[in-house]
Amino acid sequence: MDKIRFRFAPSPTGFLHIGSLRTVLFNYLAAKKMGGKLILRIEDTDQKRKVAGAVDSLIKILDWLDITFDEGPHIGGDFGPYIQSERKEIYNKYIKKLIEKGEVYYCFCTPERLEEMRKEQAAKKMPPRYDRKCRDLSLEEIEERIKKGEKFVIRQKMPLEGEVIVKDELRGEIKFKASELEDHVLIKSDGMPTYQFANVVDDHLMQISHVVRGEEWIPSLPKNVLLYKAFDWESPKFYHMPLTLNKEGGKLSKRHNDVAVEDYKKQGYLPEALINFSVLLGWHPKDDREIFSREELVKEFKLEDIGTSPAIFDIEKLNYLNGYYIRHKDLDELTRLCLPYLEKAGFIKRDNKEKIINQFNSKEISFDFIKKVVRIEQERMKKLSEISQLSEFFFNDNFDYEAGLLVWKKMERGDVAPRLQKVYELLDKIPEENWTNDSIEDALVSYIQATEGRVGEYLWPMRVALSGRKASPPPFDIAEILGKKETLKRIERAIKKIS
RNA sequence: GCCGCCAUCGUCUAGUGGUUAGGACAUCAGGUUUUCAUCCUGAAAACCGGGGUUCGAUUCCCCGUGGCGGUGCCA
Repeated sequence: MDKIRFRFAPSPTGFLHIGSLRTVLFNYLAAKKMGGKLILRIEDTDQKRKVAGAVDSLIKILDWLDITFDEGPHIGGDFGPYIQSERKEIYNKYIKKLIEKGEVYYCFCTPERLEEMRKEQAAKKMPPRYDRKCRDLSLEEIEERIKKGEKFVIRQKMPLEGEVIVKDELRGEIKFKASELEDHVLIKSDGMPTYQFANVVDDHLMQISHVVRGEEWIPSLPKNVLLYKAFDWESPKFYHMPLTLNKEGGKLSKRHNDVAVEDYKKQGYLPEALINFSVLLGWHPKDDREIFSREELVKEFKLEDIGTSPAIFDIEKLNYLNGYYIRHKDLDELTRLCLPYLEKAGFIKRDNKEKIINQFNSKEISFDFIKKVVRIEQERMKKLSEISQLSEFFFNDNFDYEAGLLVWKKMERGDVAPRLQKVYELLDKIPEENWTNDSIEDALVSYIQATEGRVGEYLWPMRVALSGRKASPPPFDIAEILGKKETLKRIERAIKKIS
């Protein structure tokens, strides 16, 4: 086993869990870094839990994250099929080998009996464990019961005594007492393998060299290792990543948190931010940098540098990172990303010819107009979805605000109207073709300086007149985008309001 | 209950047998000639507890405590 092969093996639940994102990511980065391959395998051996379309949506979101595979159900490969439910014959073939070797046995115990047994064990304060009733059935009895049509499962024979020492590459050796291990089920009564069996068979057959998975799998490591031994197979190296917890230190669950990467996408988190955030949970480079491009990550990532203590998912840091990536995003691209949010908010409508209509006044607006809006709100956005709340006044002139908001904190209410009147006059003198951010600022500031006035007395009321808000981008920027006519109209309205 | 993993600022983390225990997010204060945001500067903020080992432990060992995970014909 000299080739380097990693795998991501999710069960198709219909969405990509935010914790799984880190698992794929670490597998992906390690594979890239080490020049190995990354395989996608779908673990759908639980027929009861099947979700329609789950594989497609999984691949779609991974694609959005730009996490790509070398082999998988969507692209094929030399070790397929890559969906476990399509590998039933393979498991059958391999369980037969184990039967021949005497490593496993048929068990006819019914779920009812098992439940009762566990109840009794619990009552006696004993750990719940299969009592190995069927471990030593005679060949004749087995044949007879199968012939009679009795349902059965196949269990692995665990060592009765001694200890099993396994190795996690991050933590070192971990010891388990054999007596703690259960003769667990390998093949279910519906003929499907359990995770424990399919996982080992597939990892071996697909020549996986490194298994990077969540820490919740450590308890089954001895079972896995024993299975490899039963087959006489070499086992891969195991890396168990620490779990991600929610703010309260509990499990990141669907009930209380957004757990699907799709949810974050919907809110307007960028893949770069999600990835940068995820990678920092349990990994860090040798120096103090925290912002990484994909190339840098591939270059710097080392499996050995993964930590072992659990991490809490802190949305504040994600928000910061997302804001950072939004600020550094190409403007055209960012604008395109914002369009769906403006559309969803009901500000604009796009027809199929890329025509954009302002929904408030039914007039056509240009992509360029929206681009300007996005440009000045760019530094204020933490998520793409915030663009609508931040920019409504650019699209809708029918907003209302308290007249008192026009009053700057260091001025008298009675001074507002005259100041706005002056602003109006100054702006009115600027010719349409000269209507730019700079010339507007020029006209106003030079006047204010010449008269030794305070800028706030002019700019605060002007800004509120244009935006109706106590917080917004600077008035010159808004005025330029709004255009001369609309700007003057809004100032006029404010003057009436405060007079 | 039993088994296992883990333990540095509120959070993500760096680090070492002797350090002023470093960085980032968040928080607070100040600055960037209107507000918000951005940006800059600064502040406050941590080695879970008890035993060892050692001249000396945050660091190594043991115990305890706490958190989490596992204990399924789920994965």
